[in-house]
Amino acid sequence: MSSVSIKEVATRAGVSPGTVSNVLNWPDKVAESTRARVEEAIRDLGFVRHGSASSLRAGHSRTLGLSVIDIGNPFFTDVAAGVEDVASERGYAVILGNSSGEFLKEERNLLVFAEQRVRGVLITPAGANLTKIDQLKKRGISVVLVSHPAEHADQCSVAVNDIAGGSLAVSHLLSTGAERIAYVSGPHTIRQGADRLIGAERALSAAGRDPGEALQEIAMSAMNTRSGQQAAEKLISEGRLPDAVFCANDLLALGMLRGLLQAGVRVPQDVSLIGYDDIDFASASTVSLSSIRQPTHRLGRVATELLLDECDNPGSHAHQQIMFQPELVIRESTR
Amino acid sequence: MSSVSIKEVATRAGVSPGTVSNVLNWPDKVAESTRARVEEAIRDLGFVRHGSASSLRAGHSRTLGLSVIDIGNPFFTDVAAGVEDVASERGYAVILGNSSGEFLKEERNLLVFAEQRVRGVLITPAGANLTKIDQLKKRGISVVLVSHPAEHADQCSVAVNDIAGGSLAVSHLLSTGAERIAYVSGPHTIRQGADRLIGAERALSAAGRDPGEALQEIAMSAMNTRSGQQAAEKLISEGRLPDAVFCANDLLALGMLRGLLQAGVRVPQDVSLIGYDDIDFASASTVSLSSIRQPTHRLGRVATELLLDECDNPGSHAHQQIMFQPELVIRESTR
DNA sequence: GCGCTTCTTGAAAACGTTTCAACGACGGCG
DNA sequence: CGCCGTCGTTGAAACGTTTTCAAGAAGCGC
Repeated sequence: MSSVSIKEVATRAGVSPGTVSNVLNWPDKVAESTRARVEEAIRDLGFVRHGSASSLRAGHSRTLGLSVIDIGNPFFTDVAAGVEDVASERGYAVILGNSSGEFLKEERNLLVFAEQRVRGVLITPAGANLTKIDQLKKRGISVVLVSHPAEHADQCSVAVNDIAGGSLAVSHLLSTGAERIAYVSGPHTIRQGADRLIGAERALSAAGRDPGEALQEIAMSAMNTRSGQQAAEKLISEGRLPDAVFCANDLLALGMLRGLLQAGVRVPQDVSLIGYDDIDFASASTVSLSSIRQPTHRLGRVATELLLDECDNPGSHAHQQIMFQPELVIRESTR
Repeated sequence: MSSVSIKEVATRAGVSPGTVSNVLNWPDKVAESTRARVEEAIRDLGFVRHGSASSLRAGHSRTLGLSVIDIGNPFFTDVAAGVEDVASERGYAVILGNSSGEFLKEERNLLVFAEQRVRGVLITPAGANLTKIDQLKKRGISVVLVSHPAEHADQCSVAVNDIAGGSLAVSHLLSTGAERIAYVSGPHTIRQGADRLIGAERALSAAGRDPGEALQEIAMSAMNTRSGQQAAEKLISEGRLPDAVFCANDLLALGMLRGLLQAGVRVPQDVSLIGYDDIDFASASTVSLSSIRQPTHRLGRVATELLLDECDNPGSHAHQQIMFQPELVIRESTR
């Protein structure tokens, strides 16, 4: 019930509170023998440092905020796992916020982060509310954009080239002989979806096709399997099936696959299908899913390393906009 | 950079700091007109309450700790989403810890929670380290067990009857005519796996079979798709295939499915297959997967409600051990 | 043994809130 | 007209750390 304070540890070890604090934070500053005595007292009393008091006085906490668009998407959980790895290696705790793609929830998450005075924030923005992010930075909280290239050089970001990814996907579909392609994405506010579309159109133009003719765009309200299946039903009810479908993420693609197969459409014989992210389940699905692979876990790791570098060396830190390249993974769904 | 304190808000609004605090925490206590003035000052200055200072003084924070076994498992992300829902409704932030099933990581997570002086902890224990949990409770931090029935009445827990689930799965397999059944699980330290095995054995006994004869147990080191596929390879290399496979979770089952199909084993004609959790991907997989459904999201919600009730009404709170019943979902893999 | 340097240690002042006892103003009531 | 609740507000004292600075101890060459 009653928690042990640094003072009680001090009396027990026969030193002053200041010394205990030094043992905790600057162990080198204190003589071997006293340190041992203090550490023993800490163990005996079961003392646990009071994070709030500590960060109040020190002016900064050892927590990071992570705001993602969809915690149900394995892509983001992989990223989160990467973040968590680095954070816990370096003694940071991660506060998780799920925006569900909603502007308001994202804003609320950022408020919570600000209140907690997190050391830094990792965020995959769910909209274009970059002003809120600027406000955070004015408060002295570093921000790294994840899976979203920074627009200015005053900011770190770690992303994967979505335009290239879109091109990769569509070029591949074209190479399998597809003429008419459907592109299934989420809300237009999601930047990833928009960029992948741009890439898709570029690939078509480069192949001498007219994107307006060859590409049918279907925007769903969410990017999960349910929406994917609905998109399939929509395609089928429209009668004229495309030769190939490119889904903006694997959840959509898996739903699409299921929807198509249920309606008796063969994949890839009747329609070929490609997703995006190469989540674990893409290969586990029986008509295994071609996809665009991103270095997901790495994204989280690198973003966190960048963030912590910015926090620890505010002077020498150079902002970086890191852009990974995506990779085409061909499986049965496009063969 | 410089953050605005309550004092500056006070001077600007022409009141004392105490009044500003009242506006923040007990709005009813302060007169309409002053409240408006203070709120305006807050907006003008962009004041954000300092969570650390607040919880230092108040003695409790508005954060919850959540420790899960595998953030990569959709089961846990669903639970986490439920937790997040309730937490953010009530103004709490969630600190996420992933134990990866490792005892040490779990311990470290709990330490972080203790340092942050979280209001309460939600945990799916990765082992039998319930002593650590007792230590937390001695510190005045409430703990609710998730997906793990409490052993004593002095503790809240929310779980789903895993023994019943195991029985459900195996009874169903028997009803499809299976004689020899393989049970694929993770490490023996994971309680869920052990309970599901007990249920499986009970179902066999109830049907007049000898569990020792009819049930082959395969314990993998992890509970993901990769391990599932390895288990399939193991089964196949052993030559004599069982009639049915029961996997302790859907990730294992999906991996198993893929492994079997790759080797030319037909599901369900040659081997029928059932998983556990009924994650979203179970139905999206093409040989759709029979599974045992748990009210996952609900689990998270209820656990969090219980936890917050315990925090807010420490006097009147009655510990509850809630046990949901699982549900059999039959799909193609057992037809 | 004295003065010097080098290490350690201790005392006290923050950090930004919340809380609580006390105070002033305002009416209503006797 | 004075007394007494009530309601709003104030000011100061915590909460448990970290940090700064000065003083004390210990070691060393002269």
